[in-house]
Amino acid sequence: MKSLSIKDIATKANVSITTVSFIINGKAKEKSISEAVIEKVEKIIKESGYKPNQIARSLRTGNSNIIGLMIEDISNSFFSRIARLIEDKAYKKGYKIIYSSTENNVDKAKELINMFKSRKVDAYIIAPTKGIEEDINQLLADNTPVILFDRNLPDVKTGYVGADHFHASYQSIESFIKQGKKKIALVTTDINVQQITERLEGYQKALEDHKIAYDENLVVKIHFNQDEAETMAQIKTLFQTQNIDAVLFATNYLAISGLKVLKEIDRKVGDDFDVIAYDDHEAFELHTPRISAVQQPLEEIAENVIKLVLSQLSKKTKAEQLEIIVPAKLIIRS
Amino acid sequence: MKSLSIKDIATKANVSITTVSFIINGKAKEKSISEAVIEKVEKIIKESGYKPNQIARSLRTGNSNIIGLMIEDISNSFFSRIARLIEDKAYKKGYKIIYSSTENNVDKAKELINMFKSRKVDAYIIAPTKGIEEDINQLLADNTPVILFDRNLPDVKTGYVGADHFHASYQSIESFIKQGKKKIALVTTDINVQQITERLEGYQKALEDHKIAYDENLVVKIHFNQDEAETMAQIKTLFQTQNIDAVLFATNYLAISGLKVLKEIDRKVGDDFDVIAYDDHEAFELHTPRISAVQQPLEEIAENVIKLVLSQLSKKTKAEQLEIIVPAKLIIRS
DNA sequence: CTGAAAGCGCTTACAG
DNA sequence: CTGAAAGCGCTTACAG
Repeated sequence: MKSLSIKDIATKANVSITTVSFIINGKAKEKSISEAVIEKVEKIIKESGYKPNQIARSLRTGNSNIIGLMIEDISNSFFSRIARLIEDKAYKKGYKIIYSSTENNVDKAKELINMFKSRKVDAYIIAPTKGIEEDINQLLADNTPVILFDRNLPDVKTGYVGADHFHASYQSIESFIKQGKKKIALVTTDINVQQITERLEGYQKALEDHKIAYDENLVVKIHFNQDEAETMAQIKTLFQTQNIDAVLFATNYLAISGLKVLKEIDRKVGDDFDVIAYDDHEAFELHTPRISAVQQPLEEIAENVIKLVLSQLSKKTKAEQLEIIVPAKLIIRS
Repeated sequence: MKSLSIKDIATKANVSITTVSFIINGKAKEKSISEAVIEKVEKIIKESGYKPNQIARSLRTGNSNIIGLMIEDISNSFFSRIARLIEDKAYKKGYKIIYSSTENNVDKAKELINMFKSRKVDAYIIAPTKGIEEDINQLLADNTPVILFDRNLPDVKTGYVGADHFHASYQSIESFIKQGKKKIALVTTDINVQQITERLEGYQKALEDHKIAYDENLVVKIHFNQDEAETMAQIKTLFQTQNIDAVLFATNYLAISGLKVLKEIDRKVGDDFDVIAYDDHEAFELHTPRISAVQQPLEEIAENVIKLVLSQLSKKTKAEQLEIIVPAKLIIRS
């Protein structure tokens, strides 16, 4: 059963397709179509269940009402929760989302941009990887809205929404220091993106401001895509060779691996050994003892991302560089 | 800067757009285009960075290379992990995914089907809600591939992939009974979908087979979309008014709420009180003591879903009813 | 070996 | 108040 076209509706209603099109697009009044015709056509549309072919519409108008969402990995709860919020807000405005995971891989990211391009998505929401700057600038040069989130790209001048990782990290370390901790470790990843380097900088600055010498042996950079077993081995080495009394994990999955290690080596989180995880996770609230964490305001991030995208979309002008930095919140538990 | 069209390429190469089209679509040989022309055109395409407009292609050919994925909630880790696996596998075959969360709401689900329809998606992968049967059957009647997963719909005859919830639930309860538990509770949700009712049936059958009377006071059905605080209050009531010695949580988020309650009322999971969660979660491995869980084989589910979709897509024939039931695994921890 | 032309289903400037 | 027609960028049956 072929689906109905505007022509079928026009035939049934004994009017031209122009008239039907005007009615569908709410331009009936503006084009002064008579009430009688409007009613007749609307009735037929309703009865027949006709839905305009969006593909044809896109081809003609040049926009698709689709927003391309590129994230690192949809199965990471930070991204899946943001995705859900963005999805909700976008749908309310009539935009659909095509998403894809970049796995933090430049080549895959470039390929995805090409694929989105050939699908004529109206706008892009990207948690970018390094090396994608030029492709994004190309998009911007073509006047396509692009909003970055989670991690900014210094060489890309467009809207950006992200948490203040530097301060949250600084604050976390400071809270350790105030508890009298001296040997504070940082377990982070080796991906070279702003939101990760800022956490390292916050760590360094807090130590410096409190006159604690930076010791590179206390900073472990875990390779991004490796097995959890290997990650756990590296963390275990840190715990067993360095006499640390506190550790900040720069991502929640690293914290989870770290907590598993602690369990394995039977080291308790408590007065003499404290832990903070960057990005909260349900497991931390449940852990015994409960684990402190830095919470990013997901709702606020999603809200601002959509706000920026929609404003770009309506303006049809060149994107302006507008950074929205939302505060992250350190939740002290236990 | 407008993007290039096939016409631009044809002009540059001094050939017709027909020729360019044949070359792009790998039909050059078949249409016996000369080597010289092929090379010339391919060079120009490469140099210019031309990408065919997929929208136009879709309009012409009637297919979009897009698969619509409808799940309950992308922020639920079961779905986000499945989505990631499906995404990976689909991309490898040249299909893109448009996804959307139904929130287990029939009206939203119907709306989404309409939206996917007007976008001419080539196939649907759906974790369905009740009440959507007719819409899906309509799709099938139009020869559009639809594969269901996670929960089956008795009135829909098409491919389905899901775990054997009945057995996993039965097994869980049996393991309690073998430990000598007598008062075994089930905390489940009130959503009326197969994958949830099967868990209840498994619970009932296991009790029956072991001659334990079914006590409806031990079964708590939590309202689907309510606040966690309310959920916790209901679970707390169960724990405090019934003298239970084991509990099966029918979903992982219910288990998490339940564990929070246990923590609050300072009741320990241990020899005299055991817990199993349906669907594993990182928090369970980390919990003290570790929490047993039923694991669904995500990889296997995703693999089979894609296999069914692709086979429907290539056959272009009416979908056959093919149920693939994969076993879920009870992981006993601690 | 290659091309002119129809047509997919819309929107919209133009005409009356 | 309404319609005929061009055109968005492709694919493909047909012709030569």
